[in-house]
Amino acid sequence: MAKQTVTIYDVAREAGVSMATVSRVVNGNPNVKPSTRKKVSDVIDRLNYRPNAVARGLASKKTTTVGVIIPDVTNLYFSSLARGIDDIASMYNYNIILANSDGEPTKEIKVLNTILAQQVDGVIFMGHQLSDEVRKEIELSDTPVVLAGTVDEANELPSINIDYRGATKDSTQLLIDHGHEKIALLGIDIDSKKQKMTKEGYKEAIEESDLTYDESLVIRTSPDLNLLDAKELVSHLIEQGVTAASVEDDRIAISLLNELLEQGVKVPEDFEIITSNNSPLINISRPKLTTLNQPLYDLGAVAMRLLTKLMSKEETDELHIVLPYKITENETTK
Amino acid sequence: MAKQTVTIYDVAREAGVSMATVSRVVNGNPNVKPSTRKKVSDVIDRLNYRPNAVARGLASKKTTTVGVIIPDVTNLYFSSLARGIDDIASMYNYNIILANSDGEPTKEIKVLNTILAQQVDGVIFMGHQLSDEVRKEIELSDTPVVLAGTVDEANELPSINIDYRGATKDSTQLLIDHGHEKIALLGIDIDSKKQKMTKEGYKEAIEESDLTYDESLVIRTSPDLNLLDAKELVSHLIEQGVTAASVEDDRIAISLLNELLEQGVKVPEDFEIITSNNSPLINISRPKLTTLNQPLYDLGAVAMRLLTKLMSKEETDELHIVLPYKITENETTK
DNA sequence: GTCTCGTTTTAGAACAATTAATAAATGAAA
DNA sequence: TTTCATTTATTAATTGTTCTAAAACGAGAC
Repeated sequence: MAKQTVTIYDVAREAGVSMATVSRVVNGNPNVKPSTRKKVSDVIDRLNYRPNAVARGLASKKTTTVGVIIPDVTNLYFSSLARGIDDIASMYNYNIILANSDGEPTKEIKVLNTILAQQVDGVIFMGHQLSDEVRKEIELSDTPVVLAGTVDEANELPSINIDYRGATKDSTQLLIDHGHEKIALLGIDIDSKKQKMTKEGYKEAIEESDLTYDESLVIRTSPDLNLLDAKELVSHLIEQGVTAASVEDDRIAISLLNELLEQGVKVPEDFEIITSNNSPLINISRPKLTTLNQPLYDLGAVAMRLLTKLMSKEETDELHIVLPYKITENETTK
Repeated sequence: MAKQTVTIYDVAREAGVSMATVSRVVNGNPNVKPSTRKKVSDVIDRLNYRPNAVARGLASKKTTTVGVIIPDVTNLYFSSLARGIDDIASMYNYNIILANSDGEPTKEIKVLNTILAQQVDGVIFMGHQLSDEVRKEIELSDTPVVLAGTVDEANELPSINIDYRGATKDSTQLLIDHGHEKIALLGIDIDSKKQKMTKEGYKEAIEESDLTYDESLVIRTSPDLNLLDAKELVSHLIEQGVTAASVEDDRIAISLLNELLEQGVKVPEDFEIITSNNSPLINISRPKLTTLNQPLYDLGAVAMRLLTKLMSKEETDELHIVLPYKITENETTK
């Protein structure tokens, strides 16, 4: 840390006023005579005084800092949310402490605790899922926490999401409407609450259309689907007679798409794909992926906005915000 | 901020020792008798005491926090560096304050100042380029700053980079070796120092091969090359008789690739492309982009490691680290 | 000239830790 | 038992702010 050269005390002495007055000027408190305000401001400029946020944090018990827990900054789904979070945060003059968790509960708890030790005013948590341990840890603290793009099974923690069940139902329905009878559902954390909801939506669409729900078509894939896995996956799908897939992650969808094309399967003619994240990736795939259009930036932005309300103890009508989605049909569906 | 329920004073009272002793236990200071250490540790566990990092920061003048300035978390090139930074930071028990700057000098200075106000122990700066204003602002502070993937024209600030000039020379040479005579160089910030270096490398390769350097083949593109721009760009390239391109940004390279294919130009048969960032994007393009293989994660990791040395005032042999690169030939070159 | 009352300003106590300087306890050697 | 060095623990100052209670000020009323 830079040796704090000039303190509020220096400014006070130089301006011939008390620390309290300088503090008031710095914080824009109206109870200062314009003439002294000017006098103090001039000294501040001259000495190039910059308030020490740490001391301020200690004295006021507010750090104007929020913690953001993200599985991986490198994942475009989450980094898109993070961008929304940061923009709103800086609009409200909050700083962001960012920590990668890899989506592992142990690490999530670890970073949550170091973040809380930093006395953040609030936390935004993003994860593939919310494990019970993490849940408990969050509830123990009395720092406000908002979940962004993360489902709380108990639906107690404030959260911003879309209706994953409905969205997957719609996606699946679209494929059904296109005449498919064997539709796969591909996801990473098939056991997470979020994916359970998508599975429900998928199942609902299937059953309401009098197709038979086949558990073996709900397939778990690794997040970094490598070439070998993809090859195997596609062979498996083809063998099973699958002709369409609803995919939970854009990276998986692209791997699938590329491998299908590689094996000579025409998309969308012989196989249709609809993906879910609407990350910037869909714009660079060819053919361009049809996608569930999630408002990624907004999920983050609204989460941060809600957090500002919680931090300032404003009345908040709704703690469980569900943002609208739509489906954008591009080129991997007919 | 959570109301700090239990303080070091509570622990001291409860354990029947002084605050100083508790402090010593918490910080692993050896001058504590094992029996009292145990006694204190037990109380800490029982009361669930968590040291207040803010108070600690004020008293010790060290916040174990570093600021990271990034143009945009959503940009895979920079977020890959950020991941390397965060991993090493957490290894050394540093927290990260992250701020998006959009690569705009005004905003860069703004976030730098709020980060410095937070009394960070160090800063890692990433930018498309380093403007003079930002440079000056950095030099004014006496907080250590390391540039990651960012070129300092004056080469005074500590930095981690690769040899952009040499790398672009090699890329261009590869294309020349494949028999191309009209090779374009596409970049975003043609005027930035980094791009000046790539331009130098490009020019050198061209001239050493007795081809004629043509300034009009050095083309500036917008970072989010949209469809219209791409169409125009490709038409322009074809008209000029260009048959290969060295591209400075993976997103641009993919737009170019997609548009070439769209217009029926075969890649790599009729047009070869080599890109520069080695971001995860190259794995999902088809054909897979040949790329300059930059060690993105390492650029961040090494930058953070260097910063830890500077922060603890260790002797550091080299402040201007140049990491090795190689060229990975994939499918957009023959 | 004094009193009143609202506006400014001040002094100094928190805030929760670290860190000298110092004191007490301990243990080995004389 | 005394002495001295070493280990262990305490006291209290310090960090740079905010914030509360109280004081100073100044204008208007009497």
